[in-house]
Amino acid sequence: MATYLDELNDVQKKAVTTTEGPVLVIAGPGSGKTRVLTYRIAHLIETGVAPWEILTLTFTNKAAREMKERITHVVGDKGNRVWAGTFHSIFARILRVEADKIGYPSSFTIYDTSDSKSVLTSIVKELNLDPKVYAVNGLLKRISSAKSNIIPPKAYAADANLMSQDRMSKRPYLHKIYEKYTARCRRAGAMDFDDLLFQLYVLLRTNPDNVREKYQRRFKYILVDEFQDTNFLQYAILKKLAVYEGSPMNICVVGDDAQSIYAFRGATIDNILELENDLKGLQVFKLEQNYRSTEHIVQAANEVIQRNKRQIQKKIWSDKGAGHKIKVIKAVSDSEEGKRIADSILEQKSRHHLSNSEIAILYRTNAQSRVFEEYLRRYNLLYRVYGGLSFYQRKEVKDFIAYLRLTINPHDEEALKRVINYPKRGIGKATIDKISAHAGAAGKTMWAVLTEVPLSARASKSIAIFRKLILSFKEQAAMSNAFDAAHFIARHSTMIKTLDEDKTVEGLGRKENFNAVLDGIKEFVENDELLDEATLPDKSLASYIQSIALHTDLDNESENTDVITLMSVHAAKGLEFKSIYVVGLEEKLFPSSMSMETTEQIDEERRLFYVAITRAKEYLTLSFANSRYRFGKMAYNEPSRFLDEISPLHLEQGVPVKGKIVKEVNTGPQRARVVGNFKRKSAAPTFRVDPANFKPSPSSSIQVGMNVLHLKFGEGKVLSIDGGESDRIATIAFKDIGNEQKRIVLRFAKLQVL
DNA sequence: GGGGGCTATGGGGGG
DNA sequence: CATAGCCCCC
Repeated sequence: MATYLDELNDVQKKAVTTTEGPVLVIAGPGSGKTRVLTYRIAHLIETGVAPWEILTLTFTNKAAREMKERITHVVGDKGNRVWAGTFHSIFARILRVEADKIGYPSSFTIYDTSDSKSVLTSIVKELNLDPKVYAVNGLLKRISSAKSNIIPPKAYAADANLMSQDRMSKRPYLHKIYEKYTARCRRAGAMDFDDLLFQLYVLLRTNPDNVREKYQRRFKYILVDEFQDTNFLQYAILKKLAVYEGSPMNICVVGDDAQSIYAFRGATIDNILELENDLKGLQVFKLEQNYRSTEHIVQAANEVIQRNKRQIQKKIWSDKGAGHKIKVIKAVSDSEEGKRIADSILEQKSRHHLSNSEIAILYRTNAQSRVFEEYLRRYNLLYRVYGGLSFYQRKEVKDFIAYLRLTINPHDEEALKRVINYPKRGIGKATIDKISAHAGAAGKTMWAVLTEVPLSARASKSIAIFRKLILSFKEQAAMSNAFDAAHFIARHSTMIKTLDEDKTVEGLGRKENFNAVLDGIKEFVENDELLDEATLPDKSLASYIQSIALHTDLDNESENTDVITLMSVHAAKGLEFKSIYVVGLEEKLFPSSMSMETTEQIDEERRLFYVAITRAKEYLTLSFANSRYRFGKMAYNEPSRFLDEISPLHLEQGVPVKGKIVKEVNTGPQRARVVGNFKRKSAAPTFRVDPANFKPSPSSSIQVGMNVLHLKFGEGKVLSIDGGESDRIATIAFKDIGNEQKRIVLRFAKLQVL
């Protein structure tokens, strides 16, 4: 038997070696999920399956890359021939080959979110609708969700339920916008992120030239990571590929319902529950041992997630010992939070000898990174921020990429609009509007009508020059590699010159970013390792554009430097660090104010919190701030409810969060409370005891008749104790509150024996 | 008709 | 705090 199997526990081994038929692996955090997936692939290859017959779908490029690395580590170079990638990237690759079968050019453009929004903005304007009512964010969500549920525009308009929802939300023309949006994208030869899934589904369903059978035959073994994050559409595609007459249904999905955090983009744990019906003979394996974290962390996570109603029963456990308790940090302001976290990091580094790369700060929203950056910089701690404004979203980068996109696909309307007058070449708004209107009326793209729109002599001349420019780019791209083409474009578009003229600090930064793109392209051309092994070593501009379309910030490996990681909780999924800081734990922030309406939403936020805390191997620190500068004004929020959901057992000395008791007393004057968006249900807790002088006694030492001190209730006398050995409940009369009797669970409460 | 500067508005998570 | 839309000047 292969030696790699020795590294697995019994359940893991079964999950790896049960290669035939459908398999569901329920994998708790840190349970060796990736190990199971990679070894399963290695095992398939070792037992004679060809690497290219294996399809592995993940949600991030990083996960796919890591998996490939680990597979090649076990089986050698041939591991690179496995089809491993994100849903979006693998499907895009298939669509490049098959696009003509569903009426798209193989050079189709991938619209990112901002492209999509821009299309929607122009449609709303065209239809003369109120842009406030028809806000593009909402529209895009609605359209995205329609696609994710396989509802094309026609079906949408025919759906009484959806239509009535739109009428109720005062957006009766939404279906019209959806229809126009779809037509507009198709005309431009563009697919948005959802189309990469949706069009692949269309391809498989309509099955031109029996293309479905082709892929059913090709992918003999299918593996899906993070299955809990798949939506209805993704699941439908998987079924098309794996479930058919005479199919062996060799599909293995790995997931954890407790870590489902993408409901907002249509993910549904129904998919996990549906599996049993759809895949007859499904074998289920549960990985419940956590190899990542110490017990306080695992148990706290269990306590938290336990509150969610609907979930697959499992008991995550660890044998790594109790470990360190969880630390809670309270700050008066967001800025102080930044300082305290930085202080704590310094302390941790020196006391526990942690390197930067073993530490991560996780937040709910990317906007929170700023204060932490500020203090880390001040303390000379190296860090790297992931997500947020990604490199490819910077203006100068987008502008240049737009030129490259336009070169490959001149019908790419968004790219054209971006650069038609950048750098300035005398094509103003009025001219652009004319072309756009003409194109709309003719049902063509702006590029297609450039020469037929009646314009002033001056404008016509500018347009002709622009058109010739792009055509020259096309010519250049056809006969040279991506770097030479890009360099040609950079020069002749006069972007280089324009950027060089800007001598401001920001301008220099922009030039630097611009150069970084060129460097990236050079690397792409020179370095074969960057190429996907499954594609030919195609160094064309088209190939480059394709390779970066689905890139995210997360994919750029930092150059092995020792840096602290700052990222959103979403981005941290699948990662682990020795020390984790989960910050901004306040109501309306985490849980997000936008997800507090329903139990379902709160449950998803809770799963997110669960994901956050289970990233930690040894040290977990949670923090919140009393006040926070947000949207230009001060906001005051209470500590997150999630803090209360961890029993004090797992928290460092005497920090019951419930009463918002602080370990360290606030420094500086208390800021005057602002009336307004600050709703507090109860008054601030009054302490009868100075927290600084309070020393809680071990709960086991509490006996009947003792006089004890409680932070909130003051001095009291223990009247009786009942309950079991492990959950003793004391009845105590507190004289400071009129001898009121309280029943106190000793396991949780902090009492000091007098 | 094009270009530049100003005000108003909106602001989650990610492929 | 960033971007879009608006207004005014050339």
